[in-house]
Amino acid sequence: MHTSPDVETALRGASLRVTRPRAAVLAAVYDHPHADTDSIIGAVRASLGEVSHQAVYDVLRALTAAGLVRRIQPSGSVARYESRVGDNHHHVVCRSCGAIADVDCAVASTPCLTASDDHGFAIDEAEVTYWGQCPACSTTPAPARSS
Amino acid sequence: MHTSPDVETALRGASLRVTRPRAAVLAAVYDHPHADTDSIIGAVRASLGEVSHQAVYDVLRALTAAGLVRRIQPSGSVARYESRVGDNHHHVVCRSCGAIADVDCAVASTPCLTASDDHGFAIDEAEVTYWGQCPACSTTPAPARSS
DNA sequence: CGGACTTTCTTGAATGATTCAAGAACGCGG
DNA sequence: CCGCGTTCTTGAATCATTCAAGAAAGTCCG
Repeated sequence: MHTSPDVETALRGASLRVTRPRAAVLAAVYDHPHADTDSIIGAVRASLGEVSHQAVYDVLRALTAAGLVRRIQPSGSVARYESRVGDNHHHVVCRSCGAIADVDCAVASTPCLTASDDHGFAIDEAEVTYWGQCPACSTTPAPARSS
Repeated sequence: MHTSPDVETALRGASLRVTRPRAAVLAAVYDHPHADTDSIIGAVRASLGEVSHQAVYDVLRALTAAGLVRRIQPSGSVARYESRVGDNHHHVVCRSCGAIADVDCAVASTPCLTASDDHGFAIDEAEVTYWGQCPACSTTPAPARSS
C-alpha cells in the first residue's frame, strides 16, 4: 500500500502541509477513481486506522481547492472525487447502477467551450456528462422502475 | 393568476390527474425557470395557500417522470426544475451567485452525444454544463459570500 | 535541535434537502 | 352520484455535509 510515493511531493508542490491523513486521502483518490466520500473514508481508515470523517471532508476540500483532485457530482449522486485533473475529460454515468467511466472529449480540445449564446457569462469550463446504461446494466433485464 | 391555461391540458396529455397542487406547481415551473424546490413551494403557496412541501416534492417527481419538466442539479446546488423539455439545450452556471441561464447547443444537433470511447455504455443523453461568471458577478468585485 | 506559531485533526452536534409512512381527501370513470 | 385508486397532509426519519471548540501536529526560525 505504498500507493503513490510522490503523494508527498504533490502535497508539497501545492503548498499543503504533509500529514498522514492527507497522504492517505490523496492515495485513496488515486486508487479509487470516482469514489464517494464514504468509500474514501473507508480506504483511509484501512490504511491508517481510525480517522475522523471530518478530517477527510476537510482534506478533500483542501485538495480540491489546490487542484490536486477534482470533485464531480452527477445529479442525484453524492460527491465523488477523481485524480485526473488538468486534462479535458468527461464522464459517462449509468442511469441504473450509477457507475462512472471516463471519456475523453470527442472533439479533442475544448469545442463545447464556445456556447452559441453565452448570455454575457464569462465561461471558463464546459462540463459534459453522458447518461446511459453501462454494459452490465444493458444486458441485464431492467431492474425495477417498469411502467 | 391563472398563469398557463393549458396547464390542465398538459397534465391530461401526460395521463396525470388534474389537481390544484399539480397545476400550481407546473405553472410555477413555467413562471420561474431554474427555480429550486423551495422557491417553487413558495410560489405554489402564494397562489393556493398552504400546501405541504411533501406534495410539491411528489408532484415534481411525477412531472419529471412524465417528461413535463426537467430536473437539473449542478454540483453543489439543490435540485432545480425547468419547463423547457425536448429541445436539446444546456446551461451556464455562475460560480459566484449560482445564476443559471439557458444555452442552445453550439453545434446544433447532438454532436457531443458521440463520445470518443463510450466504454460499452449505451449513451442516450449528453448533458453540458458551462461554468463561469455571470455579467453581474464579472463586473462586481467578488462578493465575499456573505448572505 | 528546540520553541512558538499556525494549521490541521478530533469530538460532538447541527443543518437542511429529500424521503418514508400511514391515514384522510379528492379526482375520475362508470 | 358512487366507489376505487391516486394524491395530499402530517409528522418523523435519513443522510451527506457543515459548524464549532479544543487538542495535537507540522513547519519555520533562531
